[in-house]
Amino acid sequence: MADERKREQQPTINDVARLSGVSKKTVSRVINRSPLLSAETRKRVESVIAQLGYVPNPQARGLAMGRNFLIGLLHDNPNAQMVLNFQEGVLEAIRETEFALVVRPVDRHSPDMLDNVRSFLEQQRLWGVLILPPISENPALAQVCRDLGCGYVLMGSAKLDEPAHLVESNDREAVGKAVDYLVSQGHRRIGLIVGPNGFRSAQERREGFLEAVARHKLPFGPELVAQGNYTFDTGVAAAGRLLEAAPRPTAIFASNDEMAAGALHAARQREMEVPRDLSLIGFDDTAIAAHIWPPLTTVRWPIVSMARAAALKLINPAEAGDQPSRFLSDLVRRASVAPPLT
Amino acid sequence: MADERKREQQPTINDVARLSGVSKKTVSRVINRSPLLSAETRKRVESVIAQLGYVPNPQARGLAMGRNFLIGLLHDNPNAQMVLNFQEGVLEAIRETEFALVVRPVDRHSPDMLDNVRSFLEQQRLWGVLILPPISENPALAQVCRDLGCGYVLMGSAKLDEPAHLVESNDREAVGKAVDYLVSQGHRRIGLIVGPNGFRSAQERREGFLEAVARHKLPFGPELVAQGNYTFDTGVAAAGRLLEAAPRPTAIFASNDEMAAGALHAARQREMEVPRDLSLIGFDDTAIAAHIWPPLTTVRWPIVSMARAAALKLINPAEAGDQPSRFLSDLVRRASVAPPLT
DNA sequence: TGCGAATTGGAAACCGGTGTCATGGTTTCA
DNA sequence: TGAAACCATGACACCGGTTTCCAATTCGCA
Repeated sequence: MADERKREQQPTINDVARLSGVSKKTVSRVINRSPLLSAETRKRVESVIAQLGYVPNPQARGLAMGRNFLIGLLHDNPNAQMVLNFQEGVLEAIRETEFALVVRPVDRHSPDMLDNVRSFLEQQRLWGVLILPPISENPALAQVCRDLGCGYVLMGSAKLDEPAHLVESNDREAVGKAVDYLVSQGHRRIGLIVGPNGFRSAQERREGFLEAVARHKLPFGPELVAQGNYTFDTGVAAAGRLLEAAPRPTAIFASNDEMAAGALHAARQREMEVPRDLSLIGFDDTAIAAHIWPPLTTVRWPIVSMARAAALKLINPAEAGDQPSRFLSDLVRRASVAPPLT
Repeated sequence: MADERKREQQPTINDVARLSGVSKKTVSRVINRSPLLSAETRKRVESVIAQLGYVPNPQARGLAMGRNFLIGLLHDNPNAQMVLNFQEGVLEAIRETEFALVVRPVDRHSPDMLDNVRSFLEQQRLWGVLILPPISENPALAQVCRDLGCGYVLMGSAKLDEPAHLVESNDREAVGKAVDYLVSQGHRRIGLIVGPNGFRSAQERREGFLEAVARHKLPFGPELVAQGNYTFDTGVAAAGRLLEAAPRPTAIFASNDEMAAGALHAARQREMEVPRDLSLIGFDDTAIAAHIWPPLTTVRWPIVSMARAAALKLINPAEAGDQPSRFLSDLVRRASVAPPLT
């Protein structure tokens, strides 16, 4: 009646060393791809490793090397789909490595947010962290990482930090494309739902919109702008205000999909049909965009690729160099845009 | 010109021991709340710990104890919101502990899924894993955990495993409530969109539906059942089939929200209005339910509480006992149900 | 052929904790 | 009063790797 619950003993570096007739150190050299090692020894050790199914213990490695193989993901993101997509990209990048991903949501409105993050980093001694917007826009967070000697990469839309710590998307240009598309369909009066103040992404998207408006010499004024804070409800309210203007805008660009869905809702409350009476474009291409009716034309962030790039940058800063990684967003055309009635 | 990048040296157990004039072992006893320790010594050591801001190194602890303080989350869930809500619950449970959460998506259709999971567990030597549906319904996964001596808790809707490893929701009863509600509104011909074969949750929900149909003596037949696989598109197709029947059902219960959203889409394609021409109820109360038009009446899984319970069960199996944790779901009434036209 | 340099492998210390067992002091009970 | 039981505590090995330092071997070149 053996104790079956007991963890099956896994082979250690000592077993490998003994079976291949070399010292621990030599095995360690094989694992860490040390160049000063005869090809023959390496092959012999590798075959023993394969035969035993040996896997180095990350704990022991981490302890000895003074850091572990954990990458943290810090987020406070209202957009679940985006966070999950991001996770997917990171995991793709670290699949064949010894790294693992630790997620840590953060409450950006909490007064002790920084202390929380600090104690988390102190305790877990992570290799580094990936920080998603909007908290990536908080410079104090990056400072905490620097203080603690913890690696970090920020996701964002502008110059938040040194390029070595940045992966950015070109929201501004992408919004431009969206407006271009509306104009090509014949729209001239285009409303804008901006995101919350203090969000870099909101600012970038607004500027992209304004640049495009200027480029096309479209009519513009305060009655064509309303503010939301990236939630569905504020989207409803903001669109409501835009639709009271006379003449009404024939199209609305919302700074994210949730607010665009809210705008759709608001249009329905006024018995307007989308896209017949109003064209809509969102931003982010989250799941909701494809699943509402009509399916939403929106801007797709290449988030999975960005996540992959960010993870690689964190794991191997030297190789990634000091260049920020820039990614282009694309317009996804669905059914929420049509030419205006007139 | 000191090397400023260097990680600030954190105090170790040795520092604490030296400053409080006791041995490492005694400090260790304080950390682990060992009962055989004089109150006075404990107080002295604790004050030194506080003064130094000492935090035990989880790596070293993990190495010495043979397991680490990482909880894994295994999921292959099409429902991003649910996964994230689950994460939230887990994190709430482990906030004040030394544990951290590692997420690991899994591709349930991949042939080497089991090998992937196995090598992940072998490498990371997790304390334990939480497994979300639908993969929690794969008994081979639990077997891998047992083989490796890794703790695990399954989220599910039925007797998938011993109670000590289970946190369950009462889908069956919840579906009953949904049908009761439709009947109370006057519906008699109710269509069912079931989930994919082999999913315990799909089976539970179907059985709950059938029980309710029998209880209310509703008409029923194969023309009132269609199958989907929990995605939007299959929801569209399944609803399409149901709506071809004559007489048409006046209400449809879909086994998840995505398929319910698909059913809404299908109704629109047929120029039917919801809820005037067709009432709809979904399941899960994901974000999409509240954001489509009309907002969807659905069954809300208390997922955050369940996640919290699962995490506690994993961390402290002794305290949690052998009882499975059962949670009740609620019907969330929104605008997708109305009395039938007659 | 001889000598220093370069290559390769090993012994032992170390990372920061926990487990085992021994120690000395106090209390309990016969 | 002595033995036994029972604390609280400490010494030391150990977890499974990496690193430092040194020894042994091979190699190049005079």
